[in-house]
Amino acid sequence: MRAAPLQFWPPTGGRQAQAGSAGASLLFAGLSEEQFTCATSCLGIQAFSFEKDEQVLACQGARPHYGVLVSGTGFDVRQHPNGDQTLVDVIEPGDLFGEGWQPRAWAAPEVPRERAVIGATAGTVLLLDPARLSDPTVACPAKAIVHTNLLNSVLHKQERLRTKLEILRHRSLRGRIANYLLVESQRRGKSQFTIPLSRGELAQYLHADRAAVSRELARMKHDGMIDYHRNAFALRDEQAVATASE
Amino acid sequence: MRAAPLQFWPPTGGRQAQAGSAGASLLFAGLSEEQFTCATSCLGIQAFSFEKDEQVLACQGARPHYGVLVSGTGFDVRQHPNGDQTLVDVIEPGDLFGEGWQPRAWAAPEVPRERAVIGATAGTVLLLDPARLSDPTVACPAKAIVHTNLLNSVLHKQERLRTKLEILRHRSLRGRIANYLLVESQRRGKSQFTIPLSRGELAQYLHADRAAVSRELARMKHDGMIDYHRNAFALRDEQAVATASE
DNA sequence: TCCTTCCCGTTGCCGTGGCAACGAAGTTGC
DNA sequence: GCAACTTCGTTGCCACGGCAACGGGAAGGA
Repeated sequence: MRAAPLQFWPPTGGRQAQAGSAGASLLFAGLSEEQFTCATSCLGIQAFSFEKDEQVLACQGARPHYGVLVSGTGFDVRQHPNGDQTLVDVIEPGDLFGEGWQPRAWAAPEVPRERAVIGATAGTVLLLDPARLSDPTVACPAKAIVHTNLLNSVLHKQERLRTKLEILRHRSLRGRIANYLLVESQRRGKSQFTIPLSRGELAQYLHADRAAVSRELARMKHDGMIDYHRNAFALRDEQAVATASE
Repeated sequence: MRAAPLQFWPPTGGRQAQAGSAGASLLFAGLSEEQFTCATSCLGIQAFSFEKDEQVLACQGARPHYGVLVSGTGFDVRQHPNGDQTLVDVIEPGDLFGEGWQPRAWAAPEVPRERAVIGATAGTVLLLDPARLSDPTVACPAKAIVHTNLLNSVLHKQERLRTKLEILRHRSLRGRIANYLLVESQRRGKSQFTIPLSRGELAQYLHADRAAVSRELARMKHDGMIDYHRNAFALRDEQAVATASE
């Protein structure tokens, strides 16, 4: 990961519903360009670029950081000792990540931590030091705003985790897939959309087998519910998809 | 739910690791009794008692509230149109709940919201109004502390959701059960413990069938991994349980 | 005490989906 | 253009677990 030029991140409005869409970051919402520039020095915000499959942030890092994705896509993954990993969440531009990582990693830096954020594509991030944010001696006009935004960002992330739990509640694979496609369609606001996951990654996200996902997708296409090719999906019978996800 | 006498809630230390244990609340950590009393008026903190199966908090409420459980046990549930519900999380004394409920419920108060906190046993709660907390005209010495504590509480809750996702990653029911028992054992700090869930509730938490859970528990007992009777569990072969949860 | 109700254990059935293996198609590098 | 590699689709096998039904035991109320 290499340092990258730091430029003004356009904060738009601050409506939580808009968070996650490209061009908006809930964490820096409501900041003027002047305040943002101030924050970069006061709060030690730095920009970095990363490559695909590169580890963007890990528990084993020198110290915990908050990150905001500027461009590209990231995966919030959990790696297990036996080699396989689960995909907890997809991180898109504007999203916060790395929140809540306790500095317990300090204790055992030699153990490769099981939690990490890796690059799904190449991209850039902003990293900021939570210690600077909670340090009372740091007086910055932007700090209060960022602090409030941070709470909203964390709540937004929690909402995403609850959405994933909602997807995972289905006992049938068809229900999980239908729910995922419905959520993804609503997020994009279209019935035709492309997903940021490959088949194998989708299986990891749905906690299922890749072959089984392919098989069930083929069945759903055969039943006329959906259509797809690679990462491009279309909801043919939206009502049927909604019914399948109960 | 009826109003209940409001008394000083003993805040202990503020170490996140202690949060969730009886007698400590991360949200009010670091407050003196004087500050706590001040906060009750400034932030509009009120105490209520609730009964078993009573709805403690729901999205359809007049306005969003944060809650802290004082005594008893609560369930963070998600109710689905077809009647069944999933158990998202168990709320124990000191835990925050109701965070992040958007006031979108205002828009459609007639629809029974799918998300709620219900009483698993009778108990008491403290409710506070987030609007008062974010209102800049309210000047209270305790506000800053509570605001910081709120962020930590939300992060702590997120950690619990991630733990549940970790339990749910297992494709086999035995893996999920083993992981749950391991987590519960670590939380209690003992290899003998009682769980706050009935069989049916445990099945709802694990996103599985009640009969299947009973069957798999019987197999694990037969294999010498665990022992149990009703809600009382004991890890016989802790190594085997750990292996089953990978 | 008796009755009702709820919760838990058990079991047979069988469908869903995990697993492994293979082939096709797309991608990258030389 | 060819080869090595990766990703996706497909399929057979069969075990795990969902579902339904039943029975027993504990709990609560009259």
